[in-house]
Amino acid sequence: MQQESARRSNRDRTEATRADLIAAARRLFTEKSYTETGTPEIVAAAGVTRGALYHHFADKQALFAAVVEQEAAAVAEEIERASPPSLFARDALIAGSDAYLAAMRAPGRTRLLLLDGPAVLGRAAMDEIDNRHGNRSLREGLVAAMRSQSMMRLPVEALTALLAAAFDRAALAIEAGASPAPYREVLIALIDGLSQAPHRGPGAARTR
Amino acid sequence: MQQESARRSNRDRTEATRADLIAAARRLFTEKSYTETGTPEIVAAAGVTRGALYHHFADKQALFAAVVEQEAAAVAEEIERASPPSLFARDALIAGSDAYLAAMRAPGRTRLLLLDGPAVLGRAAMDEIDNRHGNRSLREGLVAAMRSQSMMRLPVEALTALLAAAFDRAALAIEAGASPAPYREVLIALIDGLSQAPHRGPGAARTR
DNA sequence: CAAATAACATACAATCTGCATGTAAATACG
DNA sequence: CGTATTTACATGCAGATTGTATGTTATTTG
Repeated sequence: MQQESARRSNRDRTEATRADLIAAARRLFTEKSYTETGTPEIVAAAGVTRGALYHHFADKQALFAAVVEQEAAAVAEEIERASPPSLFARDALIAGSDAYLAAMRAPGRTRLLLLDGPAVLGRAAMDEIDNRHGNRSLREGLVAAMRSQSMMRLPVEALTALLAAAFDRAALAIEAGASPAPYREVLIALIDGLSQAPHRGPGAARTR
Repeated sequence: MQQESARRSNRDRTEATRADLIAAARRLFTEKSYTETGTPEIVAAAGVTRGALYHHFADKQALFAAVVEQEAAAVAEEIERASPPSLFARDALIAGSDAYLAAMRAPGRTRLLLLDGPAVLGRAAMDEIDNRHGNRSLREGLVAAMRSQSMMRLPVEALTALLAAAFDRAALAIEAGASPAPYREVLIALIDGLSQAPHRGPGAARTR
């Protein structure tokens, strides 16, 4: 028996402690809310002291940011994993929507990414995170659709943001217990509505 | 001069104190954030003590709810005031969107109604407030459009929620400094995309 | 192997929230 | 009209939380 658990390199120690902290915080932040979760509770769950926390993170908010970052990455990865090789642009978008809604059903994720995240870190910071992980595939899908001329040409940033907002709200509604079907139907209608077509006047006759 | 400020009825006292508290809280909650604003600061600005606050409101969150409620009502009223008598359903929707985006430019409103509100009170409570004030006109506009057959028939609740989410995100982006034009353009495209028309396949040829 | 540094643990100060208790003003009531 | 009761506050207190400062132990560097 050389040593029970000793002789760990500093890099290993840091990595392990940070991971423990983030994991414990993630659990508590998703079970309760950001403000309802105190740092004493977090460090107790992680098996360290508050000293460790404040050594590795500037403050509670920085720990929260790390959790959000990791969770956004997880969502993005789940979506990419579920994303089929390459369909028509429109079908790829819908597949992506479904994957996103499915990924957001992981317990507490909506609160973390859609409620507490924006409130605690600000919309700007969340946009930055989203653009780095999640929204990229959405924007690329939209650009592809426009290039294939199956979707009308629109400002990409704005379109991405607004569609993402609709997805987010759908995820929240579903999490709250709403049936997914109508939301899915509306999302598809919104996407299909953007398919290349000239505008018509308000009193458009029914075409069916 | 009968009395300097005395002999006020209890109803008047309550009304005045509550109003002072809500006004001070509104100012601070919009300047800073909900958590960054402490009750000592609020009561100091309102010229009362914390005893008064906790006499009139169950807790800090209840005061916040009152502020949000009042602010949502103000937004709804601004929209109705700007809403022209009766246009074609599609134009009424766009006028409503513009009015909403204009109303949300009041400083701090986005943080109050779109960031802190959902996080502090929960999405469910915010939906309840929105449905009581703001979203009503949107939903009615959508129903009207569907009835006039100028918009495809879709689940009303879901459509209202998702469009409202897009409006909200646009308001946030504009507040953050983005140019309104592209967001307005996309919102109009989303609305127009729902005009009555049969679905087309993915590879739809351009019809122009 | 000593010096410097990193990774924690512990103790402390400043706040903040909610409640309990106390007091003055208004209202109800006989 | 005078007293009992309720309302509208003010003050003080207890518990908890956050961030920091200080102390200690384990690594790494030279």
